[in-house]
Amino acid sequence: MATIKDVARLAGVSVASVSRVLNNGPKVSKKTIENVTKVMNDLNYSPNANARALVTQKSTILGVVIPALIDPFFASLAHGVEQVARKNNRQLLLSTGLVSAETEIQAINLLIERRCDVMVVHSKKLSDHVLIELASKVPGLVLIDRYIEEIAQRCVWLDNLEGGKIAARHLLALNHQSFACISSKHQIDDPLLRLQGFQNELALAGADIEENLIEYGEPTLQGGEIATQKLLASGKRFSALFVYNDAMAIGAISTLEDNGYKVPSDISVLGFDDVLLSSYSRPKLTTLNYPIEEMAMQAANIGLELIAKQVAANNSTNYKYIPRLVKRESTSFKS
Amino acid sequence: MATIKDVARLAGVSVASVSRVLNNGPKVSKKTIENVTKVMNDLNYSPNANARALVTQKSTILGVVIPALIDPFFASLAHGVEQVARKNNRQLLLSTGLVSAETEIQAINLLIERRCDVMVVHSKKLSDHVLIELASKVPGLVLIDRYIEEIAQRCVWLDNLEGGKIAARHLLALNHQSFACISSKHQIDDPLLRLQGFQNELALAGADIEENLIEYGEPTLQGGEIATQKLLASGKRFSALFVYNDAMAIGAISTLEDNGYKVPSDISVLGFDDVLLSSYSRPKLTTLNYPIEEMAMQAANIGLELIAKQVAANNSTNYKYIPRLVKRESTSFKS
DNA sequence: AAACAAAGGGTAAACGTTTACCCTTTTTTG
DNA sequence: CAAAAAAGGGTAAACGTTTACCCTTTGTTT
Repeated sequence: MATIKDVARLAGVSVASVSRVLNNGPKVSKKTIENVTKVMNDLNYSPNANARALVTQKSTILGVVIPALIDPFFASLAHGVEQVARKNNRQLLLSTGLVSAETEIQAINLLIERRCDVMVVHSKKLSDHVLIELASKVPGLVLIDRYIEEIAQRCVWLDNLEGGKIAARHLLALNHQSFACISSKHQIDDPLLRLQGFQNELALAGADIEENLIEYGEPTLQGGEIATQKLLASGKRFSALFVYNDAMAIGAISTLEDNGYKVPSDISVLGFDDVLLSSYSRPKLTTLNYPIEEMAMQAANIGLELIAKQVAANNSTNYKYIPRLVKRESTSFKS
Repeated sequence: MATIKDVARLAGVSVASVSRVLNNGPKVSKKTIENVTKVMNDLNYSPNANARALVTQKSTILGVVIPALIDPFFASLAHGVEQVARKNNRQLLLSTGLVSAETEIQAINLLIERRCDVMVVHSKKLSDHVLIELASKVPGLVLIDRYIEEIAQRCVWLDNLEGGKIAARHLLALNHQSFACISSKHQIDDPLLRLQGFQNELALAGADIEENLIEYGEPTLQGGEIATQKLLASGKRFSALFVYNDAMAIGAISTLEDNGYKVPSDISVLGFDDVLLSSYSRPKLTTLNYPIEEMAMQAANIGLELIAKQVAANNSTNYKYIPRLVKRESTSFKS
């Protein structure tokens, strides 16, 4: 592959001049520009980004660490980051963290080896301590879906507790009095907070969830189906069901209808996330919108600003997002 | 950030020895390994991947060019490539091609500048000519969802024509006699081939699609809804509907049911792609499985093999995939 | 016409690695 | 015990760029 030296030789100029043409630098005449440009085309020259990165000590990539792309939620996250990357002439370098603390740190380290200076990191397994240390090392590191007080200005997160409250208020406003809940059995904060917010708000209204009407399952369609079967098997009645995420909610609706319950006339079902598929289900799912794409864009922009030093490190801005209720067809007034 | 020289100095050895430790090279004693490793940890040393790439002339990234991540189809594609990348200690570098020939070539060029030697490219806009030339320059370039005779051994593609035929055979076998079709208005081969295969097979059985019962729309849920409205507005009757993709098919079902038709008892609806959401809809969608993730893995592996020279360039293997019918609930026997 | 500024362009060091080649010390072999 | 081989490790060139610094030519000012 042709190098800058080849171009310089054939064009009869120094490598410095070629470099200047390449970077629209000063001190180069129109004639030289034309001449060099022609030779570049003839040789099909392509500058080596690795060599550039090495000498300039600058990166043109934007890193993103997520468990995997297959989940639409994370695909949306990556998509958000990607849009910001493109707008800033950077490319997305994806590092998958999967499930364990060890693989998460590996994913981040790979990005650091590339000298990636801006990265949006989704980490659930690494400890606060480790992340704080990492953040001190990588100036453009921003955490998404996580809040750590010590580096609050570099955390973009959703208020899950408030989400649970909004869910409860919606169902209470629809006159419901008997509630069930399907949560996730994954060991992370999100399901706990959503459930807690939901229960707190119910308590305020003098309501609660009966025993046996909280089930935990895998956060998938099947997980939702199984959890719903257990709920029905309890024999207890409920008119409103708050589900951890949309996939589970759709599974729940499916099982409810298979058992002769109409949604929403018999039972209202409320999801969480508002991923693509929620408007594809029938009935269309009422859910809480998790603006992950917007949050991801925000996170990427913060990272970019951090390394451009446009943001004071002790900035007190708070990047907390509140989920928004999206009323569709799976919840209705309880008469 | 600490460099290999810093490590060498502090460990009292040459950079060569440090490098050997780093790469598990020969000619280094146990004592040196321990010593150097300790210093590396103390300094929090992280080797510079750009410098490495420059000197070794090897890449540790795997490129993928797709329009955007937001479409679950492309997210699955990227996920497939990512799995292969990880297994081969490479990282995914994403370059988005979006919509035009110009942006597609830009996306590929960015990968080339990084000296990415293996890439899975989804290009619909670039000409055969350009892609053939590109392939000759980048030994590990593999095309996905596209077939070009001259570089057939580097194309992983789906037989859309056959897909259309399979669709027709399924509906004919269910005793249907009156057909409608919703296609995509995008200017690419896929919708044309699916429709043509469908019609060819109908013709073989002495059937056809009546005038006004082929509609074209945007390949989205809304596009499917609008196209279905037009179909119904024609006043013509049909008992089987073949739709370009699953999103449109779900839109179609929605509109059909809103107009009092039961799916599948009144009208059978058949989708295409089998993306995640097809099993989330109610009724669950009968569709043709497009094994994009598997195909993407295959493509990535071919790219890897190509640069390892394990594959003869004139290999006559054919990487054609045939979609597989997935029977769920949206099609049924016409009595 | 002298003095100087501006414009254009060249030289070479630097970025952080890997690795071929060389040298020294230790171990093995007969 | 001499000779040879093996083991351990150092030196320096190379990878492909960018850019500070310097030099020459041309144009401008007085």
